[in-house]
Amino acid sequence: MFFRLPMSHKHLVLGLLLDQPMTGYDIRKHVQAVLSAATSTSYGTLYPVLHRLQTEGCVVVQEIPQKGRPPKKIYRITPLGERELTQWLKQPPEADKIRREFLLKLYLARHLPRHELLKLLEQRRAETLAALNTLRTHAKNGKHEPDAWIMDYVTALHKAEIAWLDNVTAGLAEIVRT
Amino acid sequence: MFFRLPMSHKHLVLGLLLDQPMTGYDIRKHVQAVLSAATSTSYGTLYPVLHRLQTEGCVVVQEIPQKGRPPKKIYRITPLGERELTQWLKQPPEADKIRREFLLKLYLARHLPRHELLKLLEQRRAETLAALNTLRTHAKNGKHEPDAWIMDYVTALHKAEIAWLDNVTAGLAEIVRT
DNA sequence: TGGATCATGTAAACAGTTACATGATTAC
DNA sequence: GTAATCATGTAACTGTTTACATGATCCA
Repeated sequence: MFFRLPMSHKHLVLGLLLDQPMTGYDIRKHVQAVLSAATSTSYGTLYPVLHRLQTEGCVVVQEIPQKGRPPKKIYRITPLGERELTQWLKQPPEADKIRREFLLKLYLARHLPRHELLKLLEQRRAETLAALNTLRTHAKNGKHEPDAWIMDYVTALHKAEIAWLDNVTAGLAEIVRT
Repeated sequence: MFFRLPMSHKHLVLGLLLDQPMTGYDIRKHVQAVLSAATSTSYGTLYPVLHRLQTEGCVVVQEIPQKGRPPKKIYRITPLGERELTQWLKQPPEADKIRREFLLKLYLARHLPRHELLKLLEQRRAETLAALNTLRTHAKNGKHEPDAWIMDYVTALHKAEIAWLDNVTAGLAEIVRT
């Protein structure tokens, strides 16, 4: 029942539980809200990881019955879990793992008519700009430092990407004119 | 023998073969050299994908015997493969999939002594700067447009990240002084 | 002399997503 | 009234890495 489980989100979970006790549902929301630039999660990984951490003694559970819903399971980190987390935090981080289908298509899209290429660039620009505006909206919520760090990080990358997109697009226009 | 194969690299392979016939080995090298900002590959995925594309009729193979080595298998894209590629290129790209363990550790590392936090930031800065310098060295090799696009992209992101890292580090110094 | 490169491939382990199942409550 | 949110969980599928197997040639 607890074998063959992916444990890559183990430390993510422990780290968030150190701030405050949470349910699996809470953890997922939190990751989506403030850590989507770092990682993503789905219940399919999250719940099994929580079960596993429990059997390992890294977390304990408190069940709260609810009407019309599955009982809420509030997870809390244990001293063992804290040691495990600290150990991990001290190791140098792994290299980023990145899959950018957009960039791949751009690279291959020279085989496509120019208008398809431009469409690709324009759509990416629109999406990036939209993300930037969403960030600006939520900027006021940036209460504590780490949240602000990540928001600034994403903002900086998005801005750099928009500048680059404009450059590439301008370059394409040049070629047409020549 | 050909079931249950991951095919996510199908179009990557077809796209590269459109430029020129290549072996699996060549494809891997090319991806590492110019497309590492977009995706990564390993032989464990690449070879099975090539076999599968062959049975689908998207590529054909020419075997070239060699002394002391497995015969070189040069893959060529077929008209069917070209159609498949073009179809795919016209679809809007999927969202980026990103895993940045560094960013996650930074977020969680507020539970660590400040010197650990600074070490994390400094190491990231050093790595990013090193990557930037490597890019600068290979800049002259930027022959055709798409290669240059990707190099510029990575350069822009790295520069933005270094500026951000310096900012975060400066902010930490502020707090100590206050 | 020793390490990188060339060149293929498979099997097993690991990781992660998606679809499914259930069903009340809350907000518009 | 309908869509989103709350809240758990499993099974099947898809995807990816790592280790293994083989072994010559090229470069410092």
